Amino acid sequence: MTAKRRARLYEEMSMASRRYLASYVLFNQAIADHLGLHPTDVQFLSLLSAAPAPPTVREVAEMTGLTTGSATRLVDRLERGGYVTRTPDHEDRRRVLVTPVPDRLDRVTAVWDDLGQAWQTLLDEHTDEELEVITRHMNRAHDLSHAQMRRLRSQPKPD
Amino acid sequence: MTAKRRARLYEEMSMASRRYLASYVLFNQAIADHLGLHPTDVQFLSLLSAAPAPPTVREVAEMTGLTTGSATRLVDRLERGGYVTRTPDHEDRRRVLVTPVPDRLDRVTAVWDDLGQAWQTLLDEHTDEELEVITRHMNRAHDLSHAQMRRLRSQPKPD
DNA sequence: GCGACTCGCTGCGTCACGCAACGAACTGGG
DNA sequence: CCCAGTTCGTTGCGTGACGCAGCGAGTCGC
Repeated sequence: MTAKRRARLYEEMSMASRRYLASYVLFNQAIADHLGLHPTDVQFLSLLSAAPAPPTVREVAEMTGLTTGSATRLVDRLERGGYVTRTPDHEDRRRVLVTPVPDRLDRVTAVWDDLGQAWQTLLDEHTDEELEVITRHMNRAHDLSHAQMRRLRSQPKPD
Repeated sequence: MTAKRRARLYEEMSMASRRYLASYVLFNQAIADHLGLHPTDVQFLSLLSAAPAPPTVREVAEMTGLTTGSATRLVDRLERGGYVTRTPDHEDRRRVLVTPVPDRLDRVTAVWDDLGQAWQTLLDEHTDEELEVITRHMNRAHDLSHAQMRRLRSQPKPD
C-alpha cells in the first residue's frame, strides 16, 4: 500500500515537473517578447547575472549550448542593446570577456523581481526545512542532468 | 539571526533554480540533437505525452507559445517524422486533432526514462513528505508564472 | 623561432518563426 | 434560407538565429 502511494507520488511529481518546466519556457518567452529580446538572450542574461566572473565568449557558448560562432552573434546583439560590453583579457589577448552592464541588466532583473515579489509570497509559505529540501533537489537534478548529457552525447544517434 | 538564515536560503534557492532551469534547457537541446529534432518539438512531445486528450492545432499553439501558423509547421514536422497523425474532428470539421503515435512517442520517452532510471535513484533519496513538498512547490510556481504572464502581456512594453 | 593549438570572428546556407491573407466551416440575425 | 461575421487551419513571404567551415591573431612547446 505504501508502495502504491509512492508510485502515485512519482507520477504526480513527473506531471508537476513537466508543467513547471513548460511554464518556465513560456515565461522566458514572455519576458523576451516584453523586452524585445530572444529567449536565448534572456536565458543567458539570467545566467550572467548569477555568474561569479565575466565569462569569455567560449564560456558563453558552453553556458547556452551554442557554437562559438553563434555565441559571438549573441554577444553582438546584447552589446548593441547595451546589456553587455566586450573587455579584452590582459592575461590572454585572444580572449574577450563579456562584462554585464549593471544599469541595463537591472531592467531585466526588474521584470524577474517584479515576479519575484509574488515569488516571495510563495516562498514565505515554506518553512526553512522545506526550502532546503527543494534547493537540494534542484541541485541534484542539475548535477544529474549534466552527467546524463555527457552520456547522451557519447551515445550513437538512433538515426 | 533567523532572518539572516532565511535570506541565505532565498539566495541559495534563487541560484539553484536558475541553474536547474538552465540545465533543463540544455538537456532538452541535447535530447533534440540526439533524436534529430528541434528543442520546440521535444518540448511539445513531452507535453503531448502528458495531455489528457488530443489537442487541436490551436491548443498546440497555446501550449508552446507559437502562433497558429508556426504550430501548423510544428505538426507538419512531427507528422513527417511519424510522431503524430492529424485526425479530423467530427464535432467541428474545421478543427484538426493532433494524435500522438504511441510507438514512435515511446522512443522519445525512452530517452527520458533512460535518464528516468537515474532520476529514480535521485527520487528514492527523498521521503514521501519531501516529494510532496517539491511537487506542491512546482505546482504553485506553475500557477504563479501563468498569472504573471498574463500580467506581463497586459503591460506596455518598455521600448 | 617555427609548428601546433586555441581564441573569437565572419561568409554562407538552412530553416524555424511571426505576420498577414486565404478558403473552409460554423454561427447568428433577418 | 441566406448572408455577414467569426473562427478554424493552412500557406506565401520576409526576417534572422543558428551550425558549419574557414580565417587571422595570439599562445605554448620543442
